Amino acid sequence: MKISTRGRYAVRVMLDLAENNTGECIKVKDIAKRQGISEKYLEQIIGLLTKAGFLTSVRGAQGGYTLTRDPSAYTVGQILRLTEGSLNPVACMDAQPNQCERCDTCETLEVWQDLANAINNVVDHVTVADLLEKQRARLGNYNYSI
Amino acid sequence: MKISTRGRYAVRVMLDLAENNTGECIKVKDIAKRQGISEKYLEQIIGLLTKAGFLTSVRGAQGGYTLTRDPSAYTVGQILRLTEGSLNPVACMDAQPNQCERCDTCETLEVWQDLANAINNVVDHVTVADLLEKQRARLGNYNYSI
DNA sequence: ACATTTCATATTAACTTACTGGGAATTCGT
DNA sequence: ACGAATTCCCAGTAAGTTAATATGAAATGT
Repeated sequence: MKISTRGRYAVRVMLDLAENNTGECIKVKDIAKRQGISEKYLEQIIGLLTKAGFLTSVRGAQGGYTLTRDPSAYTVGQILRLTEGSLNPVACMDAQPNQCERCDTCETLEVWQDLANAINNVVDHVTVADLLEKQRARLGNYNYSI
Repeated sequence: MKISTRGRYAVRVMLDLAENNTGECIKVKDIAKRQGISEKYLEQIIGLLTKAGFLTSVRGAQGGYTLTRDPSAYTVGQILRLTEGSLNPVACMDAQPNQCERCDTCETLEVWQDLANAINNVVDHVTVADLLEKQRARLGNYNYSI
């Protein structure tokens, strides 16, 4: 019941790109440096995010990545499901309808469903923009000028 | 983010013992048969439950296991934490205080804390007695006589 | 004594995780 | 046209986990 580094790093990548967005491409090398994550491992994770359309890539020198959409358009749930796979706590819930031969009489399925709902309810209601906002609030970077 | 068979089987064992409680010892062999789980694997899981004091064992012929306490005294959370380890979605939350060097500025920690709370809130509020009750309700085994 | 049952430990095959490495393809600047 | 920078792609790998299986010792009722 742990989220792997792949999923955690993916969320941090998305937040890093949102935070450091200047309209220009951001290189893996820079993200890796800021986040303290190996470049090569990040490449793979960013590859997933790019393939899914979360990121837009530019190849070649001066290339890099940008968020495809606004930070508010990405939930933590979307990022985790992409990188971790389904967030259901038991595998039998992944197929629909449930193929488990015991599912009709399974006494514990309801607990797992409640658990899945609770998990989804958290991760699907936090966006990258929410994380960014909290980050900036803590850093006191808000611009309160009128 | 999956619960392993060890955790799921442990919950089923506890429910099986509650359901088939006659005051006498219940053998691994019988639980294994009812639940469709390998005896040898169950032995290990039951060993954990026994060592933790959840079950009381009687050795030798006609030996077996019984729940140490009333089914209402065991939550699913207790059973899962014993068999799965901590239910925290990220490892850095397992040590207190958090030892992660980034934890003071970690933008994502709050999400994981919310997630942990949501998970705990579900599993700590469902007891073996709750599962048993639902089981009996479905089977129509309630005794409504006055 | 014997059958039954728990208890303890070792082994194993398959899978997953968290990387590392090599190199091809693409693009910018000069 | 060339070289440096960068993404893209795929292969390999060491360590750990999962889900068992195997073997046999210890305890106990009959």
